[in-house]
Amino acid sequence: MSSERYNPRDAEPRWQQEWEKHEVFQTENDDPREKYYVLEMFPYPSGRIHMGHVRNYTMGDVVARYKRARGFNVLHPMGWDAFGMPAENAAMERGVHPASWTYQNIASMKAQLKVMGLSLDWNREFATCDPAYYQRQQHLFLDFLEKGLVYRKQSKVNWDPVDNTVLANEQVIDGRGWRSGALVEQRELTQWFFRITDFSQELLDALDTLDQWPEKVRLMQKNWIGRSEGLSLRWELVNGTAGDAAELTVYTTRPDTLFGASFLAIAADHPLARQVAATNPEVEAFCEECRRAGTSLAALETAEKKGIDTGIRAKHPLDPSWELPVYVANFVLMDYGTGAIFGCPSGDQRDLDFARKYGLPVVPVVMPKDGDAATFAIGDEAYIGDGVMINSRFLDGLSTEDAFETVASKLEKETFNGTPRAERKVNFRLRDWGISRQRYWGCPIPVIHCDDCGVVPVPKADLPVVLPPDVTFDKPGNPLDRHPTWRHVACPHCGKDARRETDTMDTFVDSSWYFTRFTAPWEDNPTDPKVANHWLPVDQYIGGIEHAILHLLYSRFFTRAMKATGHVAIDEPFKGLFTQGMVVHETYSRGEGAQREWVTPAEIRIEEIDGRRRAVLLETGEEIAIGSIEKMSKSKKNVVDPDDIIASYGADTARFFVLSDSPPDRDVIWSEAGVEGSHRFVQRVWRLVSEAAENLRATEAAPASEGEALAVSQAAHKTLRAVEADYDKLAFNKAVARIYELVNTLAAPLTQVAAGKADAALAGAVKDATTILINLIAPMTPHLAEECWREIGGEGLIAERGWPAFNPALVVENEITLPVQINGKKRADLTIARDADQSAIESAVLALDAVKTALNGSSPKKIIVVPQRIVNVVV
RNA sequence: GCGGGCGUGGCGAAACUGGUAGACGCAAGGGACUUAAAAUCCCUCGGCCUUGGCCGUACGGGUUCGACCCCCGUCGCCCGCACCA
Repeated sequence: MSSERYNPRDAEPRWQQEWEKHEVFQTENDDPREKYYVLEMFPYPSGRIHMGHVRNYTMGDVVARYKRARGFNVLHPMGWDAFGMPAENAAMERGVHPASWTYQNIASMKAQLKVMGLSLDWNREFATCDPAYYQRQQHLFLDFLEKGLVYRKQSKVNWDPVDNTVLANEQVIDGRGWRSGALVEQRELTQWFFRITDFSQELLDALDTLDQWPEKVRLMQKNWIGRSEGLSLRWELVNGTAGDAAELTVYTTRPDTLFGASFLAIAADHPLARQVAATNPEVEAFCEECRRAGTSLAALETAEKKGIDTGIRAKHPLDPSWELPVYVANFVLMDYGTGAIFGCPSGDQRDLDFARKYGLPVVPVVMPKDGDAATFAIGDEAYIGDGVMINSRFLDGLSTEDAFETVASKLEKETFNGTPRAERKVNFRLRDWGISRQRYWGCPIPVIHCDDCGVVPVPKADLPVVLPPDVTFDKPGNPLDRHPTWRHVACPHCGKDARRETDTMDTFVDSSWYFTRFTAPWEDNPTDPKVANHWLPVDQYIGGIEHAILHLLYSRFFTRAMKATGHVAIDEPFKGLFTQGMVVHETYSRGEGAQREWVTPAEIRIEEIDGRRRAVLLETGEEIAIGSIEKMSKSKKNVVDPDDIIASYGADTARFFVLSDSPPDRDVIWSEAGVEGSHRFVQRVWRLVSEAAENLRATEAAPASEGEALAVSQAAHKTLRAVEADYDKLAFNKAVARIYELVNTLAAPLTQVAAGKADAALAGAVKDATTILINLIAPMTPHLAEECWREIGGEGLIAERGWPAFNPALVVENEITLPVQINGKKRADLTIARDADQSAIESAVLALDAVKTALNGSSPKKIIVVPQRIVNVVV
């Protein structure tokens, strides 16, 4: 009888070596079994893995191990999203080269992942900064370029005038550059774009086919694509108010509210605004101010609504005698629609705020169906809903929908200067994807600029265009620009001196096809289409909700673009998507305001005195304030290092904990007590199994059909069925709860077996149940499962064994207990044969004491019998 | 600002398609074992009223025989917003 504690420090490396030796997790592309591709979003090599990674990769690993047991040929690869700004920041701050910084980080993070015991095929590993990877990305770029899916246009960037560098949105803090503190300007640069908008409608329509995606993600993408049906409408400008310009085209989705219009507004970058600004210093100043506001939409829209009158006047399309002012407004975007709107203050909150600020009229034109036209008025809130038209002349009394139709039909038939006054137009909010980055640590864009030949693609034979290693980061700006030789190159066309493109690609490009590359990472071409088409789509993709829009939408576009260029034959890259929640933790701090200092969880101890929790600094005993629970972050110091956890409890405990308690799509709160609970479970399973092991080894597994052993077999097989369903749904927390229940049920019988007090039937049932238990925990705590399996005399590795099948006879009940309600409140239970018919149930219910008392002699109004569920007696 | 989500005991949660609210775990309290501690095992554990009942799923309404679940409104918190990944 063994009673040693389970020692993960000994067991875990041992089983990891065993798996490696047997190449259990290496995947063959030509394996005949049905394929299953499970993938977690690959990490950015920041240096250390964090608990979010542990949770993400554990979930993927459970799916991979479970599906492998279910007989699938599983592909479960891992790689590194290795380009990006942090490497350049490290280079600037510490003088370390981005490449060596990145590869060192990869080495240490890989070591951390290895310790977790993940069932990954490391043979397919790559980093996106490997020239072997980005060479194929350049190949794809050239194919896209040839296909017309890439183009150049002018576009704005955040410009730091002191550092002379382009800033990312996150580097702009309160309108200033994060390092220089200079007021950020916007600059126009010629940049590269992918034509994602060519696919707007298709990307929208295909969302309906993604039935294994969370509804909320599909909705978010739908809103992001933002299809709207509206009217492109031309307004005549009053002669002489706008120089030579005679008209202004606005896009509107609400032509029905035209009689509520009180102003027109144009973007600061609208040609008309520029024209006015040229002669009007005030408008010029305002436009400048708008440009300084930054490129982020959030910044724009949270800013106070402001504008300035351009002096231009426009004639109302339905009443030429009605003149409206044209403003430049900070909330109108040049990229959307036509960069000009008409403002209807009663029907749009922004327009209302704007009108109140500048004293413009507010005429209600839509009121709720049951409203009173005489008294309906707009206060501080616009009425944006549907309803009935008022104050709208010939539209009065129509529904919003009919008014839209009436106005649209009327105006599209009218002409103005010989062409239709208005045109129905489908508009998308989605913009083309700008991929140019004025940075070093990214995939070089493989083109050459020649004075004579223009933009010339780098011939494929010359790929990869490799980043020069000898660069400096002592000053801001793009090191590729100031490299002494790199950008000088002969034009591939005419041979004359020419210049390389020094922009590199957005790192979202790297992550838009890595899942395809994993299917054949050794291929000379970007893909082996046959292999890619076999493995794709990814059956289960798992990652953070923060990627709900950009990464996933870009990948959906990229897959279509790769299809158009013959690299794959599919449209959708991810069949199943799961978005997991974050790992959050309490925060601890001392001091207040600017003096506030954050303290790491490792530096404190939690005490509970008289029901009050307090945190105490280990070193000094000083009391530390317990703050709110927040996403683990370096700045708040509320991080727990997975290495520390694994070192003290082992990987299985860490894995089990991140799957326990919280539903996987919700945040999980990391707590020391919770980890200890998981660790107790690991120890408990080991103790129960190992103590009984000697006797179990000598016993054949045999589910029982009667007596006390039957309950053991029923519990095991029911749990097997339930956990199977939970794993299929990725409901790991529920699987954990079921497994706890099973272990609780098995505790006494296992102890009996250990003491040699079990009869043959019970011993056989316990052996069967224990085997099932080991299979159930194997995906979550694989090392413990192997250790238990060997201990009870199992053959081979659990990681290579098939999933057990539950015995249908053991999971059905012949009798069921129905709750009995009286007037919707539970008052009694009724135990009755499972197949009892309605009348049998009714008479049994009426015979119950509680029901007799409630009825007090009278007969019930109604008896509702929901088969297999509940009975409700209405008295 | 716009878009999306979430809200259930002291805490994390469960509750199938509208059908027993609180499974399972954590924390806490009590007990057993121990010289003692740890570990382990057993019991209690939403609130209020003395047993039986009443109240209770953020808050206020509604639909229903029956609502954590559906509808309307309010409040609070979180995420995304196109150059962070």
